[in-house]
Amino acid sequence: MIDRFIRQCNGLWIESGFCRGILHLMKKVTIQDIARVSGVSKSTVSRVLNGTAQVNPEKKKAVLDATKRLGFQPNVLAQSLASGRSSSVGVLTQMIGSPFYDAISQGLIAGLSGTNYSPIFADGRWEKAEQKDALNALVGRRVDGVVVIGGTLSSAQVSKITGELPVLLVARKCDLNQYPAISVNNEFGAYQATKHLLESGHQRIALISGLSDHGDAKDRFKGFQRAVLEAGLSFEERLVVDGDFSAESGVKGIETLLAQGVEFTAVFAANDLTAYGARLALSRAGLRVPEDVAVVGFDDQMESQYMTPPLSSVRQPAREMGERAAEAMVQLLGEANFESIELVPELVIRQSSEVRR
Amino acid sequence: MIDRFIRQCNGLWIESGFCRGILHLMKKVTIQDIARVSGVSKSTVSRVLNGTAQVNPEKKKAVLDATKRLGFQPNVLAQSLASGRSSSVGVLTQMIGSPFYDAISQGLIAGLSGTNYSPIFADGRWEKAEQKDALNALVGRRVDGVVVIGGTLSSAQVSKITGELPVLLVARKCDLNQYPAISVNNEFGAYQATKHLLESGHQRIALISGLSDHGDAKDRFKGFQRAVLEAGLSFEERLVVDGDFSAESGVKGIETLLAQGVEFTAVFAANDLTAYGARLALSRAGLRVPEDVAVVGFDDQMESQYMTPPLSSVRQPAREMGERAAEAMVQLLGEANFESIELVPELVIRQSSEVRR
DNA sequence: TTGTAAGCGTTATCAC
DNA sequence: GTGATAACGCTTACAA
Repeated sequence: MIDRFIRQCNGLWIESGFCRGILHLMKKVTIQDIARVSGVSKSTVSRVLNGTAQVNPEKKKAVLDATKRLGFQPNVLAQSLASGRSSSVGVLTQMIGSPFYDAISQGLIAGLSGTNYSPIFADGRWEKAEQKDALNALVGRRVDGVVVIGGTLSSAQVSKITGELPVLLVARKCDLNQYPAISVNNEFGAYQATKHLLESGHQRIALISGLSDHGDAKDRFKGFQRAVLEAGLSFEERLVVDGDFSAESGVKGIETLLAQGVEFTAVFAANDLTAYGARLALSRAGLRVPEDVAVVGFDDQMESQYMTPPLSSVRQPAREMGERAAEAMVQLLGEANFESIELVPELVIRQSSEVRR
Repeated sequence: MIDRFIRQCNGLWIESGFCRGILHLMKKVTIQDIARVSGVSKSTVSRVLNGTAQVNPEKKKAVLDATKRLGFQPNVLAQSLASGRSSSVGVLTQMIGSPFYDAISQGLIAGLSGTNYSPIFADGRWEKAEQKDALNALVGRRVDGVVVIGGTLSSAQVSKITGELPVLLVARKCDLNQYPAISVNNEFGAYQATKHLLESGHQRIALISGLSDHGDAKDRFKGFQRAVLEAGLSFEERLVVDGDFSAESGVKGIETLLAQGVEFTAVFAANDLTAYGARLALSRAGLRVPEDVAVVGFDDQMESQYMTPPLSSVRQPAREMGERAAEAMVQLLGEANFESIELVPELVIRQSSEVRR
C-alpha cells in the first residue's frame, strides 16, 4: 500500500510539492519507475541505458527524459549481481599514507579512469592477517580482478582467497611465477647507489637496512653487497645496521654506528625515510652532509629534493607502475595475456652525495 | 545440466580430486550449497551465519562445518541488495598521496575497523567534476553514509547527490550548517604561528599563502593578518605572496620576495610543503635558517621533524580527526545525533624558528 | 525452531 | 524491436 503510493509518487516527484515533503523516506528511483513513467518495459529501459540493443528512437527519448527527470542512478549492486561482473578491481595496498604505495595507487586511479573499471582499495597494513581479511573483503565485493601491491602474502595464500580471479602483483615478485608482476629491480637500484658512492671515493659505506623479512630490503642489501665486493673491498658486517624503513630507525642506525665507533664516510639508507632520520642524527652529532658523510636514500619521495642538502636517491617509477598495472589489469580482464615486467630504477644524484674535494 | 553437476560437485569438492581439476570453472559457493550439504534450508543457513535467530545446535554445527569445508564467502553484493544496507561508508577524499588527507583516511580506517562498517574510498582530486563523479559512484554502490573530506563541493551540491544519506564533513565547515562537521580552526592555528614569530622578535614576517579559493587558505590568511594587526604593526601587502600549497610555490614565493627586494626576517608558509620549498630557496640564496630567516609551516607532516633544521609547524590532529569521523559516522548511522566539533591545532616549535640571540 | 516464498534492482534469455 | 520472465545470492516476513 504505502509502497504503491510512494512509487506512484516517484513518478511525479519533480512536479509535486507534497512528494518533496516526504523526501526523507522516498525510495530510490529504479528502472521500474522509469519504465512506468515512460510507458515501456524494464527490459527496454535497460537496453536504452546500456545500449545493448536497438530501440525505437521515440521510446529511447522517453526513457532518457524520464531518467533525467527522476534523477535515476543505477544500483551498482544489482547490476553486478545480475551480470556477474562488478566492473571494479580490488586493490590491496599496504599502509595508506606511505609515499611509495600511495604513488602507485595514484597511478592506478589515473590509469583506470576512462576504462569501465573502478578501483576499490583495501589496506593490508603489512600484517598477514589484515592482508587476508582485506583480500577476503574485496573478493566478497565480487571484484573482477585483484591488484596486490607489495605485502607479505605468498602467491599460494593469495590464490587460496582469490580463486580463479585474475591477479596482478605490483612492486613485488611472484614466488611461483603463477601471477604476472610489475616490479622494480631493487638489487640493481641499490647496486647503482652503492657504486656511485664508491666511485665518489668512499671506501667505508654504512648501510641502514630495511626489515629483514621484507623482499625489497633483502634485494637492496644484496645490491649493496655486490657493489662493495665488486670494488674489491671486503664486506664488513659492522657497517651494516638493522632498520625498519622508518625515519626513527635512521636516527637509531646512525647513533648505533657512532656509539660503536664504526668509521664511515657515507651512508646508504634502505629508503628515503630512513635517510631523513640518518641525516638528522648526523647533524645532531655535528657531522656535515656531504662534507663529512655522504647520504643516499631509496624511493626518491617528493620531499627528498627539498631536504638540506637535497637528498640523492634511487627513484622508483611508482606512479608509472600504477598506470602500467591499470593497463595490465584491463588486459587480463579482457582475457588477454600479460607478461611480467621488471622496471629499472634510476639513481638521482643531488648534493647529499656530492663528490668531496 | 552442467549447473547441476557443478553444484553437486561443490558439495564434495574437498574430497574429490576430479572436482579440483575443474576448479577454474567452478561456481562460487552459495548459502544454497551449504544448505544442501548440511541438510537444512537457506534461511537456516542465513540465521546461523548472521546469528539472527536461535538454531538447533546440531544443525548449527552442520552448517558451520559445511561453511568451513566449502570455503564459503558471503556475496556482499547480494547481502546488501537484499537487506537494503551495504555496511559500508563512502569516503570522498582529495588526492590520495597528500599527507594531511591520507592521515585522516588512516584514522578513518582505524576507527571503522572493529565496527560493522568498512570504508570505500573515492578520490575527488580537488576537481569539482571529479568530486561529483566520485560521490555518484559511492552512492551507486549504495553506501550507508558518506564522509566528505575537504573538497570544493557546496553542501547543496553534496545533498543533491547523496539525498537522504547521512553525511559527515571532515576538515571543512558546512556552508549551510546542514551537515555535522569535524573541522580544525585554521584561523587560530595561523594566528598562533604568527604570534609566536612576533614574540620571538620578528617584525617583518612574510606569508606564502595557499590557493586563494581554498577555505583553509583564507582562514590561515586571516589568522596571520589578525596577529600582525593585534601586535600593532601595519599590514603590508608586499609581505604576502601567492602560493598553491605546493613545495614549488614555496620556492617561487621566496624568489619573488627576494627579487622584489622585500625585507623580512621570518616566513610563515601556508603548509609544510610550501615551507620545504621556501627553505630550499632560502638556502640557495645563502640565507640561513633560523639565523637569517625563521620559518614556520602548517600541518606538521611527518617529514617536518627531519628537516634541517627541524621545522616548526602548526599540527593538525589529522589522524584523530579521522578516528573521530569514524565514531561520528557510526553514531549517525545508528540514527543518533552528532554535533559538529572544531578542533584546535597546536603549534609545535622546533629549531627553524628558534629565538635569535 | 524451521521452511517456504517473496522480494532487492538489475541483466539476460526467451518468445512474439 | 519489445515485453515477459527467469536468474543473481541473499534477507526476511510469514507460516507451520
